Amino acid sequence: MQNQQVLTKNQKIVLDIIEKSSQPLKAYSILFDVKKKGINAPLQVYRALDKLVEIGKIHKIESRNAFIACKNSKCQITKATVFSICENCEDVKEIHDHKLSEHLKHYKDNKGMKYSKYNLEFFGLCKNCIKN
Amino acid sequence: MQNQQVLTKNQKIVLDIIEKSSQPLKAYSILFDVKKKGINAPLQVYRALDKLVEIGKIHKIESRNAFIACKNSKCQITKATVFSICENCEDVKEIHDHKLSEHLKHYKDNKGMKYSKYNLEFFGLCKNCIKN
DNA sequence: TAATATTTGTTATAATATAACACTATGTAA
DNA sequence: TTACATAGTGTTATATTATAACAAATATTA
Repeated sequence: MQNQQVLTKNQKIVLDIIEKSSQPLKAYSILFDVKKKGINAPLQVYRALDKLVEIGKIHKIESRNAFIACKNSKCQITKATVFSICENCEDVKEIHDHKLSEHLKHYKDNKGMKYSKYNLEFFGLCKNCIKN
Repeated sequence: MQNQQVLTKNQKIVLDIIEKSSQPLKAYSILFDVKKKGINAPLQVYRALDKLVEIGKIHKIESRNAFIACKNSKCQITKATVFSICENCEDVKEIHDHKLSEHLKHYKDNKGMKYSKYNLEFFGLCKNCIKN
């Protein structure tokens, strides 16, 4: 299975930081955090991020230029991601909704295009931020 | 209606460039194009882009950091966008699919979040690129 | 062991985006 | 008409996000 492949040192360091965070992290904030572990340059971080995205261990939140760990241990859902984003507190959660996924997975347009993946981002206010 | 408001000079210049392009344009490529019209600085472009996005005249393709005109003249669909993106030729099209929109518009999670908008990007190969 | 591919470390730089500030235009209300 | 508020402008400087290029090290495979 693709995402069980062995990670290199830098990839492990970067993944570790992201997995410990409940919220998406930005590349340069990751860089700051891993400097004490011997990673000195942006490119070292970006290379690890690229690989981790590729194998589905993390996802990029495109609208935020940030990266979040994929909690779904058994999956390769690099290719089909859905997120909810609170525009007030910036809380981000990955959504796993079977019905929604099925709907999107089977979506066909009338242009003859062949889709291999999608990314959906919902924006709004989370429960907490509605109250306040 | 929000997007019938009068545009300023810079907003018109920027919108004009984007509307003339069938494909998404990047901010600095727009800047290059509008220099002959007296717009000299990135910020002038970004401010116009922000406003045009806000009133729904254009949309941002988040995964590409690029901007495309909204063809749907009567709409305010700033809040609900769906795109198809060919990963080979980078052709981008806005998708208007009633069934899909309805499905997404009414999507509710179980976290009590209140959604006000969404952005969905499909990736794959267009008809042309499949052939080649 | 050689050949190949992948990852690393490094420096430099490209590409994308915003802060801050003084000024100008436009609309609205007294 | 003046005063005020609001939005937009022009400008310089700078912040943030991301990649190019190259040499060295490591792992894989034949």
